[in-house]
Amino acid sequence: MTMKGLSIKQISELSGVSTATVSRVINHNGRFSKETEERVLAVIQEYQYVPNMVARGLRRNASAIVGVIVPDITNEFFARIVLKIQMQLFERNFSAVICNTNENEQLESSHLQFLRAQNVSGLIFISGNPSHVQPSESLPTVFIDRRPKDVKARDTIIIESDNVHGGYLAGKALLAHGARRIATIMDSRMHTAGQTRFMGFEKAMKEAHVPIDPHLQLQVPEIGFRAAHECILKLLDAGESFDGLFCGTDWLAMGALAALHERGVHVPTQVKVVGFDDVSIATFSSKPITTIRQDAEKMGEMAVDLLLMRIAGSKIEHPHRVLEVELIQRATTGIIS
Amino acid sequence: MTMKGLSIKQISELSGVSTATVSRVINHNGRFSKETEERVLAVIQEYQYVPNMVARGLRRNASAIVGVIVPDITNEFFARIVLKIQMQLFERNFSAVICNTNENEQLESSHLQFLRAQNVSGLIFISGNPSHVQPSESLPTVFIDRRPKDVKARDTIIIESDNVHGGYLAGKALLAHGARRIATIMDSRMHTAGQTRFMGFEKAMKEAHVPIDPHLQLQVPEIGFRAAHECILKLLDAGESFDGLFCGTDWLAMGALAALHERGVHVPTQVKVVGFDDVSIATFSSKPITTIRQDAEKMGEMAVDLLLMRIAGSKIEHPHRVLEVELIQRATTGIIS
DNA sequence: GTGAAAGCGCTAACAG
DNA sequence: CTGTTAGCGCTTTCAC
Repeated sequence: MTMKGLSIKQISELSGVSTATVSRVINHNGRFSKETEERVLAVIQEYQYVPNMVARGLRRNASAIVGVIVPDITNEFFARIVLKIQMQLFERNFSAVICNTNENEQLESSHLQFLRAQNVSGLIFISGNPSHVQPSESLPTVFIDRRPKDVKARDTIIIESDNVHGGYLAGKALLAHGARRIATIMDSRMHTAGQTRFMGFEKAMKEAHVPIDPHLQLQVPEIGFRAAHECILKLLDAGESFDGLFCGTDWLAMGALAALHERGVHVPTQVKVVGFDDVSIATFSSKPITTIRQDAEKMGEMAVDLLLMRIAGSKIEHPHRVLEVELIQRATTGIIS
Repeated sequence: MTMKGLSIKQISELSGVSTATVSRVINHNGRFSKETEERVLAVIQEYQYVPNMVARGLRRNASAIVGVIVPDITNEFFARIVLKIQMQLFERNFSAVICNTNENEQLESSHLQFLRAQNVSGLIFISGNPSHVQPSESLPTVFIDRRPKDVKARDTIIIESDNVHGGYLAGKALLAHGARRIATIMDSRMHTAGQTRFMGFEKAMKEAHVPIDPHLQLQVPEIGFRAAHECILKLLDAGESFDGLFCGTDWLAMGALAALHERGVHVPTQVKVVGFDDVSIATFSSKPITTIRQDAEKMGEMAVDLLLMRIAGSKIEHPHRVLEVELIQRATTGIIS
């Protein structure tokens, strides 16, 4: 049933040249006269011929496919990165095979094996575990917001937001709005990202000589809203008091806001809240969330650029890129006091 | 640099048989003795051999890749469908190439051409325009929430939610909570989905002999929140009054809620609101949204099942599947009066 | 400038 | 049961 497209052979016959010449014309490679080129191109145009990428992939031993490993595409922040990656690759005549891992290592290695079998020419890892990826993998790879187990290779491509600075900005903002007893809540799955954000936060506190109460530094193992909601409820019910809260994620902030609301704690008068990511919920929440914006699109774009450079074998100047983050002030911190 | 994996040839030499036999063992195809099988399998195991899918694809003229066309993966509802599709395909040793179209027809056809070149063995279209897809495309295809231009072929696979019933349930719910002057707001990009939802709504109104005021039936051209927000603000400021609102999307509902809030209209006392999709925002909004739940996961699962059946050439009993929807009562409608 | 021919890794006749 | 062989559609020497 599946209508077979024409092959290079038919095109060659139709235009009265050899397949080799057609190939040369298609790939702008080698010599051919202006005339033949035009003739061949005309036939290609007329018959809407599209070269079979599978065959080309086999011959060149390199498909135009890139594997993208992402924990959960349902997460808007990841989806934004993936979307950009996909668009960017498409522009360069590549395609992306997106693989969700659900944070499951086993699933991840199945995916990896699968991608290898598909002969992908590169890999992009988004977030997740500090990655057991074999450095011997030897496939061009870029890591977004994630590090390979040992970054011994000095030319490993890593793209990440300036999480330290993000944490710092969040801390400063909270302080500027008068908060002095500040809680933090991090998703433990954020690994290094979470840790570095906290480091920045710490730095802000130190600079201002504001103590950090260990009881107020929370970790949640689960995704976003529900975990934070529960956790903050518990904290409140335990009688802990605080006037500031830095959340590692906007969804964590949403959960926290709900919990605070339920216990009658007003935001921002009683507690100031800062999130992270600047996902759409941060804008559209009934109480818009002050947050640290990460540039997901830039991350995706840069990932593709660098990966394609590596695939092409070009030298990459700064393989470790750190992207700027930005404080977005909204309702959960209120007006500067 | 890229470490080449072994080929079937090496495996055949290593296990002292011909490549043909190795191939047979791998594919459980044809005859071979128990012993040879074990020997070959052992070698494969030892060397972690993974067959090159590109070569297989070329030979069999069928890759294990399915193309997925989706308007915007950043939309949670679509992301959920895509996620399920991807997982489901992976289990069956297929992979998905996801293509975002941004509702752009030209981009869509580029994608299509690209996918053809990749020799995908099937296509899944999610939502979007009533589709100019060539029926002559002749590639196994399933449509989710979308129809090809002419559904003349009686065996076209279409999967959709029972949008009529969804609209009906929404209308009934609004009525049950005492609403009598009910506005609707649909995303014009939802095309048939939006229209059918409205039809169901109409039916509910007719049954209850409640008139529908044309002034209150709104269409917005843009995505979700912002458009609805603006639109409802305008409606309110024009002095139109209503006590119920059916939104074609949860994000539309969010925008509407924000607008109502800004104008001091209380939900649900003054206006009852019902959304559609049951996306996470509906649960986690500070005012949880009553909505019509669509089963995104089921849609994805079913899409893969049917597509793979079609690819395999099996007969498909009911190619037009309509999935049940469910009313989820939450805060925006309040208690039944 | 162009063609003939080999071969990428795999599968599917066809022999034996 | 197993090996030999041809060929999927394309690119790429190597001749001419």
